[in-house]
Amino acid sequence: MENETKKQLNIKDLARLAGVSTSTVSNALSGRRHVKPATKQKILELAQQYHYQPSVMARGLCRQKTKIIGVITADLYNPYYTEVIKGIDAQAKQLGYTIVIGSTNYDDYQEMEEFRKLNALCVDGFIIIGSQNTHFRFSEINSRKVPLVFVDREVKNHPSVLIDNKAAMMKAVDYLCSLRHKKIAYVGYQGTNIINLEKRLEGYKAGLKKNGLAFNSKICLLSNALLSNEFNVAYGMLDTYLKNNGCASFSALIGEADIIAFGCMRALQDNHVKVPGQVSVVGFDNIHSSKFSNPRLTTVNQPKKKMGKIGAKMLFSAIEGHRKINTNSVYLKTVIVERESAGLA
Amino acid sequence: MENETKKQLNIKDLARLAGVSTSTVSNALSGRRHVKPATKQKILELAQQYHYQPSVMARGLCRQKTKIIGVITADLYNPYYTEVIKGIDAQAKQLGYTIVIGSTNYDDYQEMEEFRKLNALCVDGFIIIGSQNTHFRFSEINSRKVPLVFVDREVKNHPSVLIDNKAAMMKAVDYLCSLRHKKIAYVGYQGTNIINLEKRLEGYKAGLKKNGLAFNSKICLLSNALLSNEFNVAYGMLDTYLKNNGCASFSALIGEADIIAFGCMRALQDNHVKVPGQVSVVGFDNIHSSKFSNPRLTTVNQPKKKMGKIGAKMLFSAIEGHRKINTNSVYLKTVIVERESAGLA
DNA sequence: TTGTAAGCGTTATCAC
DNA sequence: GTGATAACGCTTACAA
Repeated sequence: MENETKKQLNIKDLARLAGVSTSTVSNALSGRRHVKPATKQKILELAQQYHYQPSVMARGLCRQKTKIIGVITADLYNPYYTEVIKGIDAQAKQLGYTIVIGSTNYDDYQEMEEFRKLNALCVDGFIIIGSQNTHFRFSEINSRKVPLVFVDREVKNHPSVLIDNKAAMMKAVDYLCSLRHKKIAYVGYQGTNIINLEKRLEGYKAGLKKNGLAFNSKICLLSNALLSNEFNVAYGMLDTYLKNNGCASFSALIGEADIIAFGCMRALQDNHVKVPGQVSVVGFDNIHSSKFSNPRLTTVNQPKKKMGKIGAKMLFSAIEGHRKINTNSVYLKTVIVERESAGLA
Repeated sequence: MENETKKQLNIKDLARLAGVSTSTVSNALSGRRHVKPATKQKILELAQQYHYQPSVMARGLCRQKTKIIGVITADLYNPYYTEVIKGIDAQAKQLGYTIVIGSTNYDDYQEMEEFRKLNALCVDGFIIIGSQNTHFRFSEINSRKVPLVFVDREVKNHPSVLIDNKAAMMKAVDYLCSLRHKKIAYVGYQGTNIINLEKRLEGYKAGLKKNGLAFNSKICLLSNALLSNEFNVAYGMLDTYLKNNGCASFSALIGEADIIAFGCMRALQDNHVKVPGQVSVVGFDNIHSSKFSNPRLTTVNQPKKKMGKIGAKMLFSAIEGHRKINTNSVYLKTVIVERESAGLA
């Protein structure tokens, strides 16, 4: 039996087994320096046979590079973020990077702590996802000056990958107008300090104006509750509204996010208004479950996975120095996904 | 300005600043050895002021412990897994551990690779989530002999946290029977080698028998498609069935997982059968979106977050040696969450 | 083409 | 109470 209680072996052991020095092993494995084919072959075989894996710790320590990137996100359970992360992960795998995810529970303080922690891990760079409005400056605590890329968050002097929330929301209004809707309600949040949401609201108003429609604050339902449990918040607001006013004042409704749109659909349906028969609904984000809802949700797609991929690409090219990090942000295209929840007025 | 281009400083720098040796700094920070209060105070202040963070790499190298645990999961985007991970994460944060997640895309080979990679990172232990039926033995490649805990997966000689899938599914049948249903359909997968799913099917059959109902293969719809896109697979199977046979042959239906139940609800609704009016539907898992569906899904809850938490606790106590790792599995309770999709026959 | 040895930033052992 | 110093496992000059 060759494999009884073999302990983790290190480069020295391997060197001894191959009858060469550690530097030869190192070079054979990394290909940095030329090693006689026969020797190299032998080393590779031994490494294979014994499942040799160089210690990330030792290597990281001596090279000051780890092939690890830190990803910071507010919430591991939010499908929007996890889809972005999937994009990052796919790209990272391709280039042999490991990602480590820090989650902040939407909290600025925890965000900073996670940053510190991952920084101490000697990550080669960061991708920071999401649009919390933080008060501390990353550049101040980024003592190792590793590259930073933001996704879905705009930070001065840092590269980000974004969508144009305002324009995207305008498109949603345009779309509804093209379906001949004249009274379009809006359900969302205000005062969150989340710039993306503010931009969406702006887009709603701008879209109305562009299409010659007047803004009516009565049918613009905004909550300033904490950002969580959006489904119930949206449901509650709209349900109350419908009980008091019926649905005569609008023929279409935009949810600031898909979850909000779901809440609205349920409120509508529970108040016996047909979607899309009496009221059309459109959401924003195109999260997974909008394919499953009843009716399937028409929504504004954010290319989440692609955002992650592109963010990762930007980061990796900055890390590997192919080009100096570009502080320009990239904006990705959004598009309306027509499904079942919106129809002709 | 005190903070201009200060580079990352290390323990030596700090020692110099404090006028003491590195070992004193180390001891002051870790508290392992006693340090004169005044000195300690000074060191702590300096550390604070300069945002000193000990290098995880260096520490990991010399202690062979990293306070990092590896979490391996099939799919970062699957809400079932991410909820488990949230539980792990919460527990890890509390104990000062960092988690690093490896994703395998449901692939055995990738699972092994992730294990290797994280092992090279010198993680202190692993939590492996999900029920792929892998063919390699972890114990063989676990060269550093770190503790392993499985969640939602049974592995011989290793501790796991599980639910009793068979019993849980029986409960679902019981529940439907208590609603006086006599003809209960089942939609799921077969031949996946995923033991949990096989147990669920067993539970369905056992539940039928227990309630004096005959198993009818006509209304047990099983797919052997690849496990992905379950919504559409379920939708397709049931839609075809309904078009050919109508829905007279059953008054209730169990989806092997919530997503499957969603697919079934849509197929039912698109074929103009009312849920729960004509057919009651119950799912399994209680993922987030089952609260949002229309109708809201009645389903079997798995305590996912708790499973993660408990798995993490087991792992940490094994790591810290409070008790020898227990190879006994723990089974958590499942419960039916009554919502709207199931009613009296 | 290969080997030797210094160094990466910590902690642990042993002196003092 | 505190300070040298040798590990930890790797990479990389510098020699040979």
